[in-house]
Amino acid sequence: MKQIPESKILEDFLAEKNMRLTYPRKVIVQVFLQSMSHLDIEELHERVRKVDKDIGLATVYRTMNLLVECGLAQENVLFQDKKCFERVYGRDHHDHLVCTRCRTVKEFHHPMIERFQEKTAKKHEFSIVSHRMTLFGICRDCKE
Amino acid sequence: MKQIPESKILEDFLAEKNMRLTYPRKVIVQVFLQSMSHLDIEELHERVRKVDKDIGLATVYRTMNLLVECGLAQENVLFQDKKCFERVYGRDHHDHLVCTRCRTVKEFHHPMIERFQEKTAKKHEFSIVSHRMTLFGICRDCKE
DNA sequence: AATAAAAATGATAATCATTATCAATATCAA
DNA sequence: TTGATATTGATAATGATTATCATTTTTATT
Ligand SMILES: [Mn+2]
Ligand SMILES: [Mn+2]
Ligand SMILES: [Zn+2]
Ligand SMILES: [Zn+2]
Repeated sequence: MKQIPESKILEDFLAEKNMRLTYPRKVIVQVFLQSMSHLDIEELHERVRKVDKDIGLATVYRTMNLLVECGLAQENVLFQDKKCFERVYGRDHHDHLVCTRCRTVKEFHHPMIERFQEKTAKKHEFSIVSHRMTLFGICRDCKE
Repeated sequence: MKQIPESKILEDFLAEKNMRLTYPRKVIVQVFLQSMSHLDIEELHERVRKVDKDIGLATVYRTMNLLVECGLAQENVLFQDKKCFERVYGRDHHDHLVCTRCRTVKEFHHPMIERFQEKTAKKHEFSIVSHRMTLFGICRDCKE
């Protein structure tokens, strides 16, 4: 099957809701799609302001919420009460290893874990909608 | 090995830090240890006020933080940005199934999942300090 | 191109959970 | 009983996020 490009996803979503693909939104999406890491709103705003320093924080919040709604972004809470965002469209599901010392985030995927999660849900007659699994600890580099 | 009772754990912890086992703290701990579910601060405060309506919210916050420090309580964020607390001392580790409709929380433990988490960490040369896994979805009762 | 309706923006106020502050009170060892 | 010290509750402060609103952009219509 063909992969609809991310830009199209957003366009369609906005059209559907009678919303407009404005210049600030274009900048924010571009910055978000370029970023590889798990960035919080403040970090995104900083990068957005390097393109146009007049774009406000509120618009970054609003736009990131739109990107979550349309399925381009996912929010995670990897550190103390602060959301960070990452691309998810067209990517496989994964979970996170978080170093509490250097704040590095590594991604991993373990099919068996996913399998057993499903099995557990079934046993409890529970329908999983989503799940979050995060392993906190010390990464290799921080162990010296 | 003998199990040191929960009340002793707190006493020792407080003694160690030149802190006092005061009446408000006694009430709060008693209420917490009696409660079976995953209660947030507001809910704990309500129950505490049924014993003594003059005990303040700040003291509940402070005391629950002490209980976490000394290892009697663990905090989880199962719903939108609000911590809830549960007993952990002398209990086995477990993870959570959270129904997003009725907000019921079920506990489960899957040794294989834990095993594979460790394996994953080892592969990444990562030392796990703690982990959080939560499955969100719809429970049996809410499916009718 | 001019116009009018609708949507979006940025500044800022409001919200909500949690923590910090501080004067008044409780605790405890001497 | 006293005096040093820890604790309390009320409340202010904080930090992340959302709501508000006057002004500006965008788009469709003339
Ligand atoms: Mn990720
Ligand atoms: Mn639990
Ligand atoms: Zn590290
Ligand atoms: Zn339910």
